[in-house]
Amino acid sequence: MIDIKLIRENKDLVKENIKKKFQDKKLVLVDEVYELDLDLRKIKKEADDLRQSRNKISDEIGNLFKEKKIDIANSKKEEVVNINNKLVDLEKKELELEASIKKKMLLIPQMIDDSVPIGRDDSENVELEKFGEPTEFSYEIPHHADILESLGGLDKISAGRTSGNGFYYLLGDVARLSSAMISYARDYMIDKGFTYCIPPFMIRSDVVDGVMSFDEMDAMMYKIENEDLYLIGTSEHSMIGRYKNQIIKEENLPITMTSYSPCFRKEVGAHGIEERGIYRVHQFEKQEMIVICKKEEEFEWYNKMWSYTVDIFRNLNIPVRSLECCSGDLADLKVKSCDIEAWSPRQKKYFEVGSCSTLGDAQARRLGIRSKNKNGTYYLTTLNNTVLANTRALIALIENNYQEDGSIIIPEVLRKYMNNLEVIKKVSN
RNA sequence: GGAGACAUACUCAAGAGGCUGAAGAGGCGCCCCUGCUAAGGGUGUAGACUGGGAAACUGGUGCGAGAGUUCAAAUCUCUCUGUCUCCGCCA
Repeated sequence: MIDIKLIRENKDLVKENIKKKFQDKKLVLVDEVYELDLDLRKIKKEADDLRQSRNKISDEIGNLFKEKKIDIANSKKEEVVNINNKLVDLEKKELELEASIKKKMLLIPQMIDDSVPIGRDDSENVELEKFGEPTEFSYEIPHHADILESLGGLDKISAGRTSGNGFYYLLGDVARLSSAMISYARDYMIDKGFTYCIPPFMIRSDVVDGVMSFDEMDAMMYKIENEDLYLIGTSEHSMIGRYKNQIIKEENLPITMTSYSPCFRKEVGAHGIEERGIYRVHQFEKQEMIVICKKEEEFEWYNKMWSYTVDIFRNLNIPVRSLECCSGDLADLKVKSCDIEAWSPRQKKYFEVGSCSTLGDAQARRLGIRSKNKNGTYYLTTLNNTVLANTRALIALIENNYQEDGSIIIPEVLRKYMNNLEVIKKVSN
């Protein structure tokens, strides 16, 4: 949600931003909000004046009672009743206008950063930089599902029976490898000074509303029946939600946290779960990082954050690139975002393994995350980035560390989490 | 899950229908002192959200959330949420 003052003072800027995101049908919202806001303020003024006189008269009544002038007091009561009757209508209008403004405001996208490349959709995202040369093999790399199965590490058939499509059993050393990657990612972030956190895996609807847009929520979140609870799609949700309605002392900034959680996603978006393997699933595990800082530090953190992910993947012998999200592909709450993509030697292309975003003050405004200095309170900036998601990282790791005999070399940095195991060997065809 | 207590500003904390936007304190600003060492004394200031105004200033809302009673609610009633204590249950 943007600041409504921006619409009062500079609607053109807001409209220009909408155009940059190719959401022209939302342009009308700006003028609508502008008009509704004018109405609202007019009505508020009227209602406030009435309330003022009500307060005054009520005060007088109190004093009259004290002076035992009961008759005069009783006659004054009628005046207040009259005012209250008038207010009923105005207050109803006020509420309606407020709700209508809020509904529209929630649809108006966050102001994107000037540096964001303009483009319609993900086909116009911009490659920023490559880290490591794409690996080439003299032999074919099988589909990751086949590799995992040949290692005795994946059972989707049973998962289908117990839970349906989009679930999986990870087994043996593959499961251990998955945990090792998460552990390594966690310790890497702790070394960078981030505080480790295991958050709640379910959150209330008010928190959901604060951290994501309606569309996202619909496409992602599982709701618990008969409870006001949702399974988190990422620990970012509980981590940012933790600061809802908090005024954070400046001396405690920036807040830098790394959190672990399972993530649950409906994936009802455009793609659905058609693919084999574990690329797109309903449940995975993720190490996440979040930063809450002052506006001035936004991009310093943004750049640090995505580079941590790059570093971690490089240490797993996985070539990656960073891809900047263009304006049209940027979610409505985001100011700027880039994906980290890993190289797939099988598909000879990059695929997404993480996403780093700054949301500016969008989440902070929705949730009331503020700090305070001598000039008053101000909204903070929230950022989040994937450190490592187990399923995607697993795919990238086994493809890039695949040996001709079907075994997987375990990257050096993970071995201490696997009792110094160096290779995972094939167990079957 | 049962029973009870509580929920006030950045923090602690008074208040028990009108005199309360809310005492007091910490905090914060300035000054003084420095033989008592993450100390003492003085003084000032603010306090959340929002409308109007160039400003001085001024209006409204707001005491966990929502509804209600009343001319008037932090204060009474109901519902919800959370915290703490006890009991039960359990990894």
